[in-house]
Amino acid sequence: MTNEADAAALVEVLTRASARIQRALDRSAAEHGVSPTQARMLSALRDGAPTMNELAGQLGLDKSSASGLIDRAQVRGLVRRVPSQRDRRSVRVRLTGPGRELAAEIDSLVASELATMLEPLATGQRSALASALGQLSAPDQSACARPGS
Amino acid sequence: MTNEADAAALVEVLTRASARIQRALDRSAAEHGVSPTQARMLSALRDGAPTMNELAGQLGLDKSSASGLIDRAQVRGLVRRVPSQRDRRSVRVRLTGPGRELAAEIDSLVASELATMLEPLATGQRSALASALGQLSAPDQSACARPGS
DNA sequence: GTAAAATAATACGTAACACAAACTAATGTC
DNA sequence: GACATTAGTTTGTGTTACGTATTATTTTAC
Repeated sequence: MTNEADAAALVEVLTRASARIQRALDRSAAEHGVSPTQARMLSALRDGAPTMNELAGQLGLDKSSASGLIDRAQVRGLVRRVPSQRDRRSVRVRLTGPGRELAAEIDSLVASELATMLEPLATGQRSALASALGQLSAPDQSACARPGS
Repeated sequence: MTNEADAAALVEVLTRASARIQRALDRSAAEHGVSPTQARMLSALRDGAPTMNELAGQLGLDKSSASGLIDRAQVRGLVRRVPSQRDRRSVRVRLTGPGRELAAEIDSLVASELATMLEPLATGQRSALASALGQLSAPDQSACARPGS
């Protein structure tokens, strides 16, 4: 009977929690002087050196957007464009030393912010949360086509 | 046990879920031809006719950002600026008929997208999820009231 | 082997959004 | 009435995002 109300409440709490997490991410990025998108990009680059195309796909951006994004990061010395020998049209984006360091710092700050947020939860609730969220179905399984190349 | 690993996994799953929810919100907004911020604003206006200042606070925006936001929405006929008689400096922002309709549609689409996302969860898991997320503490209930500059 | 199509990345133009600072107008206070 | 305060807008800068066009390099077709 309360199904309706429960569903609405769940939507409410989900969007609210999502917004809170998003704010934590934004804050962590801002704390280190980069934009949210920059932070997302840095984090994505931590494991791999994708091409512009792959990076854009990974971040859900247009190629032109990614281009500008990398431009700005490069000016700051956070990333490097490494021309690919296999395909001379192609460029691989890599974190520089400072870039890698910054990425690690931001990720760690995010983790600590979220940890603070999770403090009021009991251990059982945490695992229930993890289990529930982990089960949320993947909408775009094909999207993350392993670059392989 | 494996507290460390569990914590890391939880951070991971939280950020991922948050991103998914955010994408659902963005998609729902885009589907109806408005930006995510516009959608958030429309939804916020569904219950009340706040002043610009209040609205800005509610959305976590600067006054100037809210001003432009409302400008654009007004051009589209989604909201109206109603001058306050009590305080002639003040303006109340109200949804128009079409604006209210659009807000309802977007909210309903969001609900349905999230419902789809939650489908794989058992009833018990849903309530556990709601309970856990609901407990995440609200950091900004009264914390940062007015930037005020 | 060369011409045509496809691909990777960039350049350019446009627009939404966000912020800060300066400005206007109306309230309040003394 | 002078003066600070408040509400909102305006102006300027920067980031991000998109679409389109362009350039350079494959890849394919003939």
